[in-house]
Amino acid sequence: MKRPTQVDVAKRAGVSRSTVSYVINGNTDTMLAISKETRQRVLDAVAELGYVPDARAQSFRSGNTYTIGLIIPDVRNPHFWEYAETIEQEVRASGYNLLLSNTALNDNYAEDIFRDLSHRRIDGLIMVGAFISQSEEAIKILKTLLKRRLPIVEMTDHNVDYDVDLVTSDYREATKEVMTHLLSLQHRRIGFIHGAATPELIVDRLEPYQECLRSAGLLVENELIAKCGPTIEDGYQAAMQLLQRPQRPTALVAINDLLAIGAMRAAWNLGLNVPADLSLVGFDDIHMAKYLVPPLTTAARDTAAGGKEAVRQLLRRIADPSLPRQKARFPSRLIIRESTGPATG
Amino acid sequence: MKRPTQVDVAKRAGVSRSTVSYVINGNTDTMLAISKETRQRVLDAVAELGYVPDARAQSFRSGNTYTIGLIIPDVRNPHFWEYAETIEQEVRASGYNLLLSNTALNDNYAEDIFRDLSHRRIDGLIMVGAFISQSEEAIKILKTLLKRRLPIVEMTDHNVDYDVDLVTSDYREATKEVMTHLLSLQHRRIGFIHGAATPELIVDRLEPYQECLRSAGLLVENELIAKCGPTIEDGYQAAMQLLQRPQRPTALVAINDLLAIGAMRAAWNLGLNVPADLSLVGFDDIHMAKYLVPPLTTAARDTAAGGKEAVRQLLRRIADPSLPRQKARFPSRLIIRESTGPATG
DNA sequence: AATTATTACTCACACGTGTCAATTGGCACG
DNA sequence: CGTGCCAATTGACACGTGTGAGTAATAATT
Repeated sequence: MKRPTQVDVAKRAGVSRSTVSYVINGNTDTMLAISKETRQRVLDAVAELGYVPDARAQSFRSGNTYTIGLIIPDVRNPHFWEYAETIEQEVRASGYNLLLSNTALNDNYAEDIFRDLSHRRIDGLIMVGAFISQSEEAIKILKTLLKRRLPIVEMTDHNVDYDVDLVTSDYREATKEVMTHLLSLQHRRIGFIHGAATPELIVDRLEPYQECLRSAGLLVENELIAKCGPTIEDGYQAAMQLLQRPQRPTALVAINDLLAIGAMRAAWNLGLNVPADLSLVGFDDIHMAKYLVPPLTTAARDTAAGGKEAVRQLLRRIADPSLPRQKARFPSRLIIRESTGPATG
Repeated sequence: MKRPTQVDVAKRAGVSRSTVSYVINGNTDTMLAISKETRQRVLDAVAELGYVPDARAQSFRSGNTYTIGLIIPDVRNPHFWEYAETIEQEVRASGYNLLLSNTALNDNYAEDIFRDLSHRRIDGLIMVGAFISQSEEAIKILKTLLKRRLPIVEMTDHNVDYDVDLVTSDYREATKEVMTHLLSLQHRRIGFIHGAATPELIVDRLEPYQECLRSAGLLVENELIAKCGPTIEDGYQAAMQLLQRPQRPTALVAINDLLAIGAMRAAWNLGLNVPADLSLVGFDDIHMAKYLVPPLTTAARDTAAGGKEAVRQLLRRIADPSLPRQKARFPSRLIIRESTGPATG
């Protein structure tokens, strides 16, 4: 029971294969005349045999795969699924499919994925997060892809420049808002949980944190900055460490909501009430954030708008590769909920 | 700057295209002799031109796409991402790629996806959750796919039988454990939050819940069963509704952790302490569950083991389509954390 | 010296499709 | 009746690849 091809359909309808092809892609522009009866006979045969065109052959013939690749850095972080969700919908609405890959924050893996996408001749690529800059090899492959004129859109905050279309949504301003918020609540010892230290996170979140402390006349204490991995457990451990210091911080800023959840749990473990004893801030405003106990104060960017813009840019670039470079920037903002409050102690 | 093909490589290396092909797939089994020098010349040319084989042409020629499809019912639920994560890793380790689709719990969308997968000639399909049974059209397409001998593995708990390979992990026993646990804590009014009522959820969670109540000599009160959608907000709303009844339940069972998070937040909103005033149980043991405040009591199934088994079954089926039907069953178990405690009042 | 085996390659086909160019049958017009 | 034209259909090519069969030259065996 092999899959039927146009040949099978043609045989059944008693016409040539070309006729079948013309009936199926009944384009008005080619203006090819097909009689009503023949058309119907072919359509009947298609239905009877359950013929479905072979996308491989089509793309092979046309050059287009109608597939776009999406690379996200960490599946475990809901923030990136939110991107994936929007992007998948948008892309599908335009007749494309999504080939999703996650780099699992692992460089070797990233290279594999890159090579594989190249192998598959996707029509375009959206990369979320600055994972590229981590790997020499990945940068090399990226440059090859660019030379081959593969349309690429990058969604990130970093400032390294690969000459690709860009959707930026930096957290720089939001981080300043976060710090202003905490400082106005009289927090003076503010810890920083710094998971998966990619360059963008440094420029974007760590630096403004340090700057704000300094301009408030405070010291940047390195022992209040905990570097850790990307998982909730990492956030938990980092917070445990910070909160058990002799002079514990009264506020913690985690570079994403996932780590903040870990931190929240650490506080609970140590009998610290959030926000009475400890203020807590995350980033990304994942769906879950407002349902946490207490609801999490967090910096948000509009993933839906960003994802849509990325797809728009990509489709435009596919349609016209000679387009000048596209850039869009989405603001981020602080959402104050109930995990932050006045400093005590 | 077109992508180079084997012809380009051959021209550059001064050999025939076949030689290039043989060098590239240097199979030991075909035992075709190529001299060291020629091999090197070809490899050099490949490197210089940045040649990457065209997966479309390969699959077109070989018949295999080395792509397997994965359908999950709801991207917003981390539980399904955990499946996706394992399955992607396993599949990639065997040289396959994953084409991920989510049905967004929407029937029309499911049909589109199905049709598209059929169009793409994937080598195999893993379906998570019983979304199929919801749509007549989807069932029809599924049957066509089966006729075409597309290897399919279903991961679900439902008992409808489509004659596909099956990885089962029913929550029936775990649900009984949940109920036993709650009853032993003296809970007598136990609410049930019932999001996205697919058949499997009924057989799997609702029915055992009812049975346990009955065999404990308690009434099944329909006003303690809240049907709702799949989002956290839905769980929140459902819990708000249940907890504001005149005689509020002292325990809530939510059919997944996501809804339980919403319920937890509802309790907090109403000033109810978990677990002192209200016990709360979820299902799935998403990574986050143990980091919630308080850590969530939940029923777990081993997604990693299940995912691996699904991939194993699928690869076996691809290798030998005439294999007898495969079935595997993974137990589920209750994980008692701190969101459940003795009933009060 | 003639046959055979081995080594190092090359030729040619098939996979399924879209489309340009060519072909057929029918019909009107001169 | 021949010429031209339109409508309806078909033949043939190209896309890039893997591989079985074939070839030509050299080495080994009889």
